[in-house]
Amino acid sequence: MQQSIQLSVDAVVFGYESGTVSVLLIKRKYEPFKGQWAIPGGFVLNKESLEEAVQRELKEETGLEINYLEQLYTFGNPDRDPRNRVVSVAYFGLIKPSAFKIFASTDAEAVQWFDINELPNLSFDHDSILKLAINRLQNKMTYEPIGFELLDNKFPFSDIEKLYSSLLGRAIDRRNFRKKLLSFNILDELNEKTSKGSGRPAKLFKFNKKRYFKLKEEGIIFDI
Amino acid sequence: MQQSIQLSVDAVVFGYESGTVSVLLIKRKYEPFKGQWAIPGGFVLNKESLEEAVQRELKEETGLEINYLEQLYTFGNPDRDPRNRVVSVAYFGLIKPSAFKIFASTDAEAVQWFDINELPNLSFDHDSILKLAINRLQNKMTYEPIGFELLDNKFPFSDIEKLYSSLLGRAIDRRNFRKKLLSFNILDELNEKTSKGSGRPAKLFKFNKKRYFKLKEEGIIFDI
DNA sequence: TCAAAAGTGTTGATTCTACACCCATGG
DNA sequence: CCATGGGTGTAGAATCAACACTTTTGA
Repeated sequence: MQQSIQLSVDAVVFGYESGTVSVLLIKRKYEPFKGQWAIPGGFVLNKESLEEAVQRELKEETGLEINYLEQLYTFGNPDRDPRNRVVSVAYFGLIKPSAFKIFASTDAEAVQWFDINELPNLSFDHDSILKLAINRLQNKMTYEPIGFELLDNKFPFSDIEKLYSSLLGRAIDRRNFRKKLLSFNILDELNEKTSKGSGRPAKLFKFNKKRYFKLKEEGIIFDI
Repeated sequence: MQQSIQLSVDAVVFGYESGTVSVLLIKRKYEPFKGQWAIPGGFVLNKESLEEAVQRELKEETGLEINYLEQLYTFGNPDRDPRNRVVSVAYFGLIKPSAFKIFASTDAEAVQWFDINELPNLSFDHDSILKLAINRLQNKMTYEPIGFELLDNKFPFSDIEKLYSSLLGRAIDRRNFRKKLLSFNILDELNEKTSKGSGRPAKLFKFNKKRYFKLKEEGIIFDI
């Protein structure tokens, strides 16, 4: 048997910052799809694990170093790459863009965050990968506490609220949401308040990381 | 870049029949792990999709032809195969063993259903694949109607109950379960009863397939 | 004093859980 | 008449969804 299938990995990195959800894309430097936007990714090397590969590729192409990406799905249609047979294992993750510096290198002509409501045309089958990733992210956050590490160390409650309604793409009931979240005991109320901004100053909260990670591991049902 | 990674697929096929949950395994004919049991699977051909590959391999090795397997996870640790680098995309499915004939062929010296509580030693990392598959199956069935096609055309309610408690590996409350299930309106009560067997004869039910598949597609929360 | 955002409770509906006794049949 | 499995209801607890007015601050 002569197999000539190439294996690649792709990283769908979502960014969340003050109410905007975005995805990190690169502009391809080479054919195929030269000049078009794509999800960062590349070929797996012989001796590295898939996780290592996806982290390496992400770093090489965008400068991003993040340490947790979750496997999403493996895309293997024979014609998804116009030249060779390439099967790709897609991963996804969620970060806070401002905490990282991004820069184009190797195969990328440019790197950019795109608002997920204003996406360009994507290369290959990357639109379906992205669609699936969004789906999964939204699904996941309804049963697992997720993404709290995206907020500042101390934050007003409205930040989480915005985070959730942005990622879910729909409004959530402020009172019910607060009640629910507080009942999990993962937020410690501080004695400080927000100082500037119009309107009444808000109490600041902080995560109780221990309990947060415990909940996450237990896979507790969140049910937002 | 010289990539020499081989891509394979594996099929975790669960069987359910009258209270017993089993998995289909093959006995390997060749090295590595010659003579040991393994999950059926094999290399993906250049022109076939992953789904085609997993179906073909399953058929070649076990004689089974089933038309729906769901992607589970992709296993890619560099040392999971002692000889070459092999990345494997695992799938899983659930069938009724008696409705199919199985027989060993190609790479398999034997094919056999194993009760999932009495598993032999498995080749490669197949034990972790299997563990993940069981997990996923159990998880899935709590939020999606699943596996009803495993029952006879007409069946007493206790059959579903047994199906669920076997697959979940725990007892379920008979009354609450019946209430819940009936509330979904996917079961039509017939005017027939079971005839033989000791004890009071049971009413027979039949699926309302339309509604069943609709529910399934909608991904309705099942919450058993 | 106005605008802006924060904070806060209740009620009725629904759903969940736990739990035990009688029924119909065949042997 | 006994053994076997089938069938059924309730009550209290918990959770959910819907909903609007008051408070604090800065401008």
